[in-house]
Amino acid sequence: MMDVAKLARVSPSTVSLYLRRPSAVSPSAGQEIDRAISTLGYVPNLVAGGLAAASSKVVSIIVPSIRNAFFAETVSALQSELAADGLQVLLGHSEYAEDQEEALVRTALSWAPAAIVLTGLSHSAGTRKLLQASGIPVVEMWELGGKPIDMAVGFSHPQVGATAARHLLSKGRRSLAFLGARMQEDHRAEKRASGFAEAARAGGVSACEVLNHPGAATVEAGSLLLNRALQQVSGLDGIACSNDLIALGALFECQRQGIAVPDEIAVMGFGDLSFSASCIPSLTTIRPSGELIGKEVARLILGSIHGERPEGASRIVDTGHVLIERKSS
Amino acid sequence: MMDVAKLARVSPSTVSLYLRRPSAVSPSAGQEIDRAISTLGYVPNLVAGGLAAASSKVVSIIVPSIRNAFFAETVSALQSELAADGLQVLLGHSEYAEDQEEALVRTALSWAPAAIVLTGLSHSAGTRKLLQASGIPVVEMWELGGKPIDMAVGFSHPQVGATAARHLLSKGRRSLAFLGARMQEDHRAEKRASGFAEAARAGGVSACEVLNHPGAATVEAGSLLLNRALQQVSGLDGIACSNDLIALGALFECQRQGIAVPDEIAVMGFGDLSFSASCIPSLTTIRPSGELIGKEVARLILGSIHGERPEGASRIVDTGHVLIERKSS
DNA sequence: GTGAAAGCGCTAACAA
DNA sequence: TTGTTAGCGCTTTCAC
Repeated sequence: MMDVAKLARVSPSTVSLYLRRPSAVSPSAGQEIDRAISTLGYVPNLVAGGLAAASSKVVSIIVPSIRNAFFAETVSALQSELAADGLQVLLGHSEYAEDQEEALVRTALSWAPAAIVLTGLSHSAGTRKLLQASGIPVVEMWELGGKPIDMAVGFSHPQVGATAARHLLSKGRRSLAFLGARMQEDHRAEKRASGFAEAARAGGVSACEVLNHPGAATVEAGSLLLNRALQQVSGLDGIACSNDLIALGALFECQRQGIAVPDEIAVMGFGDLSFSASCIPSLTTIRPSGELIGKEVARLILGSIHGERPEGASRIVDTGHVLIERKSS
Repeated sequence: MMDVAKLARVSPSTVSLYLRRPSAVSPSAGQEIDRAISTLGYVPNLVAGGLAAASSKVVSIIVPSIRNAFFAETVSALQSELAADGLQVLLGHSEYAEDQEEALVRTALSWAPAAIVLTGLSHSAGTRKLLQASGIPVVEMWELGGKPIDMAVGFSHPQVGATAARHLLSKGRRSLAFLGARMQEDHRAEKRASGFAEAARAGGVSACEVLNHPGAATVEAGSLLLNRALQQVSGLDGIACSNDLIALGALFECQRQGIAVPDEIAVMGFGDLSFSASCIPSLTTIRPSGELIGKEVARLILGSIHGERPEGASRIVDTGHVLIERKSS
């Protein structure tokens, strides 16, 4: 920066100012600086900038797994929005483990990030304490219904489960099953399941089983779970899945066993993944809109950084969910 | 760090040394420091550390899109391996655009990262110059067959295409089509296509068309592409797809139109995604192992940082590809 | 094995 | 609108 300043015949602080607020510098000086930057090939050192400013142009995002299409969609949208404002994304995977999340939060804080984004509302006491003490803007995403540390963007998972149950009830289904995966760790999936069971019981079903596959939510898990459901629920005529991949596996398994969907069993998923509109039969599902979540998280973060921090009710954004009715139900 | 030093009754430099090389400090001093750290809840400032050390504990990863399951798998594996060594991942999306990639590289360099990971071997001249001038370890991944900037981990895409063509030929198929998406931007998919076409012609096929869908590689694109292939290739009896999602769409479309797979048309994909073993019929595909790529990239990076930088042939790692034969062919 | 001292490259008062 | 000045919190020689 000193070299740039020397070549442009201004002081380093003018260069610094120009880089951060170009309008605060006279146009002629700005042009000189621009020229000097490009002839020297100057690349600013954001590490030094972060140290001096006591806050770096980085946003730390912690998700359970980037291999999950939901979070990939959100991170992708978030990254695009933040990059437009010169913010970088520091990514971490908690693998659904609170202690791992706490370790990631600790490292994240060492970067003095402009904001921290976490997934869900369940965190260790240590994580909460670290974040509250830091004073850094925190956004919890993909879940609503508890008390957020700072801000939250998402939707109610029990309500998603209830929507699924009511849809199956409206189709005259009375022997239901909820097929979920990794629910011992994935609290949000577990909440969809309990919301489903509650609404199903309130609707007076004759049977409602919640089945869990301890491994990841995959197509194969869906096949396994459908078979277990057939064994455990007599007269099974409706299933809801915690993820479209599981629903797809269930559809395949029905096809293999000659079970007509939706005539014998109605199937619905969650996520509205890319294949859900095109599979056979097309899949009724609930769309949470990971992209919208990403955009809203970005909006809250940019608001916190630039203008004033959002206050009161505006610190919680409900992105809702949408039932997409297709042929599988 | 000064507070920790005061409480532990040592100098700040001893604390710093202990944090980086515990064995260089006497056990008694180490214990005192540990105690002081936990009573004070000290979190090191990596920004300051990065500035002083002129290199930060960050690895910048630039992929075309994290929503692509291939890259999600690699980034996931890579981040786990790096996190075990205290390295953070800075993520960027190029969206298959070289100028966007260059902008990301420029920002990445401002963080003085310990290493930079790029996708593929095609980059703008500016990107190459920036990286070469930086002296930072660079790993290009998911492609082999050109001259890497520094190190590379991946496989040959034309060879993948050739494997697909030979497989279909071995099944007696002679009217072939390659279904790809976004090939105007995704050079690797385009190379799989050209490798396929070349090997098909060398095998004496009667027809071989390469069809491109300009949008993303999705199930829906697969359905559209299959229909176009049916129109353009008379007697079509074998198709290879640049991605398992496209292949799944083709399978669905065949089912819709009553085309028997593999009897009338053999279908194969690329990627071995989670549904490929479970769909109907199960999908013959080629597995590139994104996870292995991630692990090998991590190995090269950790080698460059700790020990000496890999030299000569060991700077290029071929992770190969594996044909997974299933029922769709 | 430990400590003193000199920065790393920038930002942000504040003064001019 | 521009420049001067004093750090930001750590690492890294180099003595001791």
